[in-house]
Amino acid sequence: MPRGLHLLASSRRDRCRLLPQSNKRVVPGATVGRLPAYLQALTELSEAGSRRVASDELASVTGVRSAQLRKDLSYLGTYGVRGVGYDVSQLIDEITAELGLTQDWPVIIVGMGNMGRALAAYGGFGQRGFRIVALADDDPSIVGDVVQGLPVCRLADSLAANERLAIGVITTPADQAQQIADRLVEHGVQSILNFAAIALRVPDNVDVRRVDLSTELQILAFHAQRRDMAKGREGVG
Amino acid sequence: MPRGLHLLASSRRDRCRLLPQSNKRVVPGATVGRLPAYLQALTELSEAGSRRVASDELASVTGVRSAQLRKDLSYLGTYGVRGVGYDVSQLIDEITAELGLTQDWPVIIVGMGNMGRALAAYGGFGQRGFRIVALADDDPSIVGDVVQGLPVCRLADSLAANERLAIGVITTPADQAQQIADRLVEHGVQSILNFAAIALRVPDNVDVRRVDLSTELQILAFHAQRRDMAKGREGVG
DNA sequence: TAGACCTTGTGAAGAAAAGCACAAAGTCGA
DNA sequence: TCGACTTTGTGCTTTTCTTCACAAGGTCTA
Ligand SMILES: NC(=O)c1ccc[n+]([C@@H]2O[C@H](COP(=O)([O-])OP(=O)(O)OC[C@H]3O[C@@H](n4cnc5c(N)ncnc54)[C@H](O)[C@@H]3O)[C@@H](O)[C@H]2O)c1
Ligand SMILES: NC(=O)c1ccc[n+]([C@@H]2O[C@H](COP(=O)([O-])OP(=O)(O)OC[C@H]3O[C@@H](n4cnc5c(N)ncnc54)[C@H](O)[C@@H]3O)[C@@H](O)[C@H]2O)c1
Repeated sequence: MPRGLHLLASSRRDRCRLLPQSNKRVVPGATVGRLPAYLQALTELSEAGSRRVASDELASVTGVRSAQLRKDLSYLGTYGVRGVGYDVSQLIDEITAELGLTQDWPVIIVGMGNMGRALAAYGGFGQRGFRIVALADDDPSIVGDVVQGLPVCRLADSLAANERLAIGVITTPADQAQQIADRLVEHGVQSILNFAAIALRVPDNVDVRRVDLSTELQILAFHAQRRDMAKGREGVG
Repeated sequence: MPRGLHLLASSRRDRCRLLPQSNKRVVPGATVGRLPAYLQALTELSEAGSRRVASDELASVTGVRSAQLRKDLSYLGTYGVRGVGYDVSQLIDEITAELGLTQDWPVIIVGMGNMGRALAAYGGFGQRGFRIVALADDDPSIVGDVVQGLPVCRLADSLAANERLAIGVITTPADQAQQIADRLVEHGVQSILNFAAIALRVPDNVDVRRVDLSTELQILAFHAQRRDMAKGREGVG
């Protein structure tokens, strides 16, 4: 089986080409990355009672340029009305469908330490089709705990009890992450969200995204240092 | 004060231009985003006893192409030796300096719920110059708790007690995030890591990065759906 | 019904990032 | 010392992403 390497959270090469037979357009990876933000803003607008929204407004709320927003939406098809804007609920439906959020995505979290428990407690998971169906840990003193109504099991038992698992979330120490990923993949999991600071090797047909606190902080530090240098130079020069 | 809007975690426009007087090169934003990964791989190599590493090897470990790795490193200056590779510890020093990790970055975490506590417990923070110096929360039943050796204070008290705060981490509910960001900014914080699902409005001189679980899951779902569609079509056609 | 007025959708241009391929520059053994 | 061999650094090409700017297409008022 061919194996790719997935280290960086936002792979730039994830352009999404639908099958040629399909008349749907290619949706660029960069666009896919922004759709969730649009969706969220639209949901808030909808709850606030808005029925329509113009690209300028939605763009402003989500922090992108209006031209970019329009181009992004244009990949989903043409749903705006010139002179008026977009129908909020129609756009919600459209993005929801495009992202696959009408489907049911059973999620397993492996590693019920601090992070795993925080994720399990996070309500936002439950919305949008994501459903936590299993919690796994290896530590005998943790196995058997009930977290958010779900029992913590050993990974093997969790897998045995859940034939279909769409998404695996890994929140174990980094040195365990690879073997856990291997077991998830073997069980048919094709989407992995990895919190451990390690590059997972998985087959090409498996999608890994990484969330790395440390990376985010370091990027912030880089910019902060640059600001400081600029300021120092300014003061001197 | 001019205000920008920062919604997406990885703003594509964050190219980093050093001052003209400086002879250092411009480091593209995409490169900055990969440096932490290189640094981590190098640290592991160093701990494993490697003194030198070739671009092919380091690229393979971090999941990028070797040409890209070399180009990335070339922005830091020329530190490789042709025919041999790179000196591991020298490269570590170089990247560390470039990212500003030789400096001290005092961090405050605001919102000591599940996520905030998980972050406070996360050891990886302490390395690399990041130092958690304050924990803040509003809930009277939480204020006064000692988490990881630090007392939880009200935000106002935390700010009063810490004149210099370089990085603010926001782990409160989304509806509180903006006002907390405002207070952090007012106190001089110029780097914010936002876990709340909301686009923060901050002045141009403030850098916001967002970590959003929900976004990551939705991107995974998009790709998973695409895979399923491809498979379904394959089976049918 | 007509014309003023909006806002979309998009072609084209521009900018950024990725990838290729090879000359340059070093090592190392004999 | 020399020549075979290795790996870097980078100019150039290709691809991807963003931004511009405006015609097209629709609304709304009178
Ligand atoms: N906590 C954070 O804020 C944070 C932030 C960034 C990254 N991370 C990363 O996330 C991961 C988890 O962090 P944490 O703070 O929750 O750690 P933790 O030590 O609290 O939890 C890890 C859990 O994984 C379990 N585990 C270990 N090996 C296992 C295995 N083979 N199978 C199943 N379970 C296993 C342990 O029993 C433990 O409960 C780490 O890799 C860490 O680097 C954490
Ligand atoms: N927990 C997760 O896994 C997770 C994942 C993704 C996103 N998030 C986001 O991170 C944030 C925190 O999540 P959580 O699960 O830790 O929530 P939580 O409810 O457990 O914690 C929030 C904490 O913030 C405190 N708080 C509220 N208002 C405050 C204020 N004005 N000043 C200071 N403190 C205040 C509360 O007292 C509470 O302790 C939320 O916005 C959530 O959407 C969490």
